[in-house]
Amino acid sequence: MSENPTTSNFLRSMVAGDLQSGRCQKVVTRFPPEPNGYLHIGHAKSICLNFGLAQEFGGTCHLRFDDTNPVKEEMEYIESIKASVRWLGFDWGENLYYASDYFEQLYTWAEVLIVAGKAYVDDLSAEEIRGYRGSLTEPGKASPWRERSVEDNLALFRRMRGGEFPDGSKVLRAKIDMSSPNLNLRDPVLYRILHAPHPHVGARWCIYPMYDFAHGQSDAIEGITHSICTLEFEDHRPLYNWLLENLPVPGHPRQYEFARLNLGYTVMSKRKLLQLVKDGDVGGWDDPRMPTLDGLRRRGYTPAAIRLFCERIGVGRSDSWIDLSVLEDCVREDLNEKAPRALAVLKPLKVVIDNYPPEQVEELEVPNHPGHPEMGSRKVPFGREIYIERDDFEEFPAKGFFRLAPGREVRLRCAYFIRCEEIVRDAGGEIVELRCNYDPATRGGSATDGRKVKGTIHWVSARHGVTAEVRLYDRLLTTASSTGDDWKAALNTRSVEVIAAVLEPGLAGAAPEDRFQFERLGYFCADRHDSHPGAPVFNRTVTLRDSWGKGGQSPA
RNA sequence: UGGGGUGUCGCCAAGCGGUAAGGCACUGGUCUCUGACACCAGCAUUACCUAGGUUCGAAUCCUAGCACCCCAGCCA
Repeated sequence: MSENPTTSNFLRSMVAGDLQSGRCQKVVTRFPPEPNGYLHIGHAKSICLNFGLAQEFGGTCHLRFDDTNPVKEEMEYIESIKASVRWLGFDWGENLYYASDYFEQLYTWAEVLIVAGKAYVDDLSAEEIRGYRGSLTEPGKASPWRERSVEDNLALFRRMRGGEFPDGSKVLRAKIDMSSPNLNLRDPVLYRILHAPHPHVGARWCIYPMYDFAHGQSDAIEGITHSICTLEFEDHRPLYNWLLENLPVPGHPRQYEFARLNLGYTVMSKRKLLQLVKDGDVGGWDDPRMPTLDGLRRRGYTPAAIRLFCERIGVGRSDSWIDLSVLEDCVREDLNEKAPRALAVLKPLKVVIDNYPPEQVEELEVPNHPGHPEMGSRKVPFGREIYIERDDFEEFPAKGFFRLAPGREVRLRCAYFIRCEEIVRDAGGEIVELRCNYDPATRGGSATDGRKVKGTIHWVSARHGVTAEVRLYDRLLTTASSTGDDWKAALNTRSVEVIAAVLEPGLAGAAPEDRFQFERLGYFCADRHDSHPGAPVFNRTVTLRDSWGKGGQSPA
């Protein structure tokens, strides 16, 4: 709705410049996930960047699986990734690719390198290779196998492909420079032996290319013009270019790097996310507390909110940590416009309206969205006994509290003014019920005598209300960041609270993923899996801002 | 101690020699049948990591420092 004129960033300028200078006629980007886990909010940044740039400049963006390591990759991940990208709102059209579909071509190029004397088969073990690599300050030294003849290398490499050698016994390495200050250029491994079936191409191969040998060439094959990746690949760029320059590839894409997203109070590495799933700390990859796209979806985040977030945080090259509040504000902004309102009481306190006719029931008209009359209204039943939010009553009201208190009058949203006359307690002294009187002349919520009331609270008819499970989520971690082996020590043990709330009857029919604003409380989404019409289950996406609770976040 | 990067408001982020955009957060206030939303105002006043220098003029150019991040997987 509101226009946040998209500010420029170095990638936009880059593309614009390349188009203008004629370096390329059409921009072609790609989102290249490895199918070894579910996509998370950090990937969303990359997706929005790559698809967004293509969209903005009239180009195309490919979805390409960077599936060069079969031991970590699974079909389940491939499917979830495709679903998440689509859900986020992007379309790769015909451009769905797999690096594994290029294996034959890559193999051919590996032989080209061997023939040119630029690659060799090394018999050193992984540990030996590490030793020979040197250190950050000392140059590496040549492997004793570095000077094998082209014939030997070719024969050996073919036998590697033929399955004659066990895993780890040999690798193919590029012959570049063992004393380069850039470790990536100290004869990087190009192929390793892995007798493992591949989720996409099956059991055809027992040698697999490394990321470095697959990525740039795949970009070249697809005619990618701008290969955008995260900063940690910056040191790989010289290798990326070296391979493209030494191989007969159809074109030379360029690599650009940006800073990955860091979000506070959650974890972003796939390794940690996998650990949470495996250890049962969360219900799965799509647990509403997870920063995965499936998790955010279940939590109630909308694709539009996530896209807005990605646009707002910008793109740069400096390490950055984004406040959770930015993400939260994005959903609020989106849902405030779109989500119909509803009445629900999370922590019920019974109220009996003494002067209301015992058997009377009224259907009161409540707008579905005060800001959007076109969204219509609904009828909500009202009776003598209702539930209000426990927090909306204080026996000894603090200064500035203008909800219900002994002797005070408040408005029940779209219903009547009521005044609290009496507090009812149980044997333990706990307040279990309030006795109130209502003013029949305030039907609908306004007084004919012009009397004003400061507070308006929500309510649900006790007789008609529907009890339902509602899950109140809070941040995953108790600290903004968490590193080291004991990072789990920061896990928030109260990241979810399951309660039995009372909802206005109409909410019983909610379909999975229906979203509502429970007035004065927050945005809630019917759980994608557990909610069914007739037996709703809601997840709290985010609370409403609350300037009374003063800055206080997530009461949980 | 090698190489590659980054340093502009609490958190992001524009800016690319001409006198500090915007968003989030925060603080006041207006409005209000959601203490929500909306709206108004304030929020880096020689200040853009520091110190020098060039210039009529610098966050933007130069020099020297400092801090932080990444790289020694047959992971990506």
